[in-house]
Amino acid sequence: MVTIADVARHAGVAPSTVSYVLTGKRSISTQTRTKVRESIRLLGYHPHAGARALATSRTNVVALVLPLRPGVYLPVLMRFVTAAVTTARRHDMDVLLVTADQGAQGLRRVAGSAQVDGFLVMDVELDDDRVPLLRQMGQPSVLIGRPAAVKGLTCVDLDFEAAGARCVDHLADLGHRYIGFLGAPSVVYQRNAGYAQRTMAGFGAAAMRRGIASTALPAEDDYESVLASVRSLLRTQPAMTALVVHNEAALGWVASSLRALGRKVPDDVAVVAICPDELAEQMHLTSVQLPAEELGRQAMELLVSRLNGQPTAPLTLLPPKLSGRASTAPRLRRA
Amino acid sequence: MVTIADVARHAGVAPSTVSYVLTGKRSISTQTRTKVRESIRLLGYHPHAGARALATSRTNVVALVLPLRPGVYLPVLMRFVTAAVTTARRHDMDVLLVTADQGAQGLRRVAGSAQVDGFLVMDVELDDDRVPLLRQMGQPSVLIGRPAAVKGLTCVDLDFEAAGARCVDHLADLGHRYIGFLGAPSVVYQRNAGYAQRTMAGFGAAAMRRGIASTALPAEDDYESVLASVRSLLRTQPAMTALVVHNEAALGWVASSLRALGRKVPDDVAVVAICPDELAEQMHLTSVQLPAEELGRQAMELLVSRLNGQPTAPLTLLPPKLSGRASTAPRLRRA
DNA sequence: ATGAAAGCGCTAACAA
DNA sequence: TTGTTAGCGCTTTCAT
Repeated sequence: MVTIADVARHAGVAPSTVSYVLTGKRSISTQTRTKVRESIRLLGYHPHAGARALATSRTNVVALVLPLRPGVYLPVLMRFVTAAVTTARRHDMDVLLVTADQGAQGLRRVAGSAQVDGFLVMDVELDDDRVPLLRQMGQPSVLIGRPAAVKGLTCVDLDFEAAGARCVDHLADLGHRYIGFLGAPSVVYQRNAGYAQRTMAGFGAAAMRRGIASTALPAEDDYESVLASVRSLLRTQPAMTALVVHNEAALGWVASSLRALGRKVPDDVAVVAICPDELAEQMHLTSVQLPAEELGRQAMELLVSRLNGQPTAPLTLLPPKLSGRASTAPRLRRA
Repeated sequence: MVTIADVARHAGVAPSTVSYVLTGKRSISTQTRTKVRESIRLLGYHPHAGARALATSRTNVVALVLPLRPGVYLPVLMRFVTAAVTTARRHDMDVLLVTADQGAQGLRRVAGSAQVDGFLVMDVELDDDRVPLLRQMGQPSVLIGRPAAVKGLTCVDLDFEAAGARCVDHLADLGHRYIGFLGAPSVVYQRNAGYAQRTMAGFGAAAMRRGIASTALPAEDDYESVLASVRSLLRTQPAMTALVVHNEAALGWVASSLRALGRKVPDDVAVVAICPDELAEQMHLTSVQLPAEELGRQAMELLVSRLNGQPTAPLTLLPPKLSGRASTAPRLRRA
């Protein structure tokens, strides 16, 4: 193995000089620097990560904690991971893969043995047993999601409230005055899933602001339930000309339900979905997407900031982005 | 930070004794062992990974090199990763995530800085610029895929030849005597994709063994091409009653093409696919699957073996597994 | 069965 | 601008 001493000898300088050339932590004459660089190249020298970690208490590795269980929506996860890894590499960091099933204990182990400088934890739930641990741990962490209390943490998430509002604004701008909301299955609201509630809240508030009549209903995952919910919405609000859907599983049944009830999309009823972009694209739905890349990039940038001792906001909410597609059209005044 | 010295002091022993308790590399009296274990627990001691790596030249981390580009089939990838990580953890190893886009240079960096003990490289191509590097590197590696020459390597892959043969045998056992093969797009064969060629070779050889007439044709990804290929197969071999399809993209068009040509599945033409299990399940196709979990587990086990200095076969081929579904039925003798 | 001490390769005071 | 040197925390010979 090539060590820093070998390089130093080869270049005719002290080991510390080589180290300083590498880290740039003190000024070096151009002469020596090039000489050292040349020796490094010639000998194929790479600093020993373990030795460096021991000397600096810095590993330049972050843990990426992923929910690799069945059921996660993989296209989004993958784009997130790609963005996170790419961003990490841009800061000369590497990524240790930790699966969420290793639980809090896994985090403790990785942190305890000083394998990483910090944690990026995906898919944090409202009350997650890892949160207290992360809060008290020495290593900084960034959480994707929004636990009950964000104080003392660094969290990143989509601004679901704004997402709900964005849908309303889009539809209102197109002239719609009666809008329905098809939400997640009712159990989701029963267990206080934060994102679901906030989306609805944002939707409702925006409708009020715009003076628009809104009606909301949960929806289950099967065709019959979706049909029933849509029928119920139309019965409650016969003048309804637009629908916001925040339920990926129901999405596939919405158009057919509307058609079964004699409504065409988008001419009779416009539809806006809140869902991953792939789904919306595939179904030609105007949608507010989950900005996976942006989330991964931002989260990693925040983590790097914290690793450099910079303070960060406890909660960063990403603005929703709406992509217009075939399922929305301006409201036509009927003759 | 709690160090080994703290533990030693607390337990009233020498640091080396604590180390030996941890590694089990020499016999310790039960008394001391329990005493030390207690102190470790009490103080919440975790060995410093960097220090250990420095002293032993072992990191207990392996690099997992993944193709995170768009286009990879994610469900399979995820199951593979999950199995690999789980297996690594069972051997007390952690996993460093390296994206394939970092290329050979990324491997060199990670290996050079002694961040990992070995490499698990997914999606290795027939002539991959990382292969020569992996071959000459000090760290052991296991490749998923099958490069041109496997000498001096450890490779794991599905036995595509056997997979092709398995399809034939299944169909032959059901009484089919005229079988067609719908392969990948012709460009795939043009660029010598090993897996495609081997599947076809296995298919052809098995047909010969069983005294069965076989006809093969490539297929493009769109409906018209698939229809044309299927029509051509039927014209060449009008008595054809079964079809083996090795083309994920074409899969969706096969049944409709057959129907368009007046053939029902499975009564007129039985279909066997070689594809990920999710796809086959969803389309109710009898299929030979890509055993993702098995691949991930085996690959990691092999890597661990090599890390422990055990020799391994240069090439491990996993036996194909056929799942019977609705697309194949016994050949009915027509009146 | 246990202890003492010499490194592993690097960084960062401290000196010059 | 550069060199000298004392650790970082752990393992492992060498002693006992």
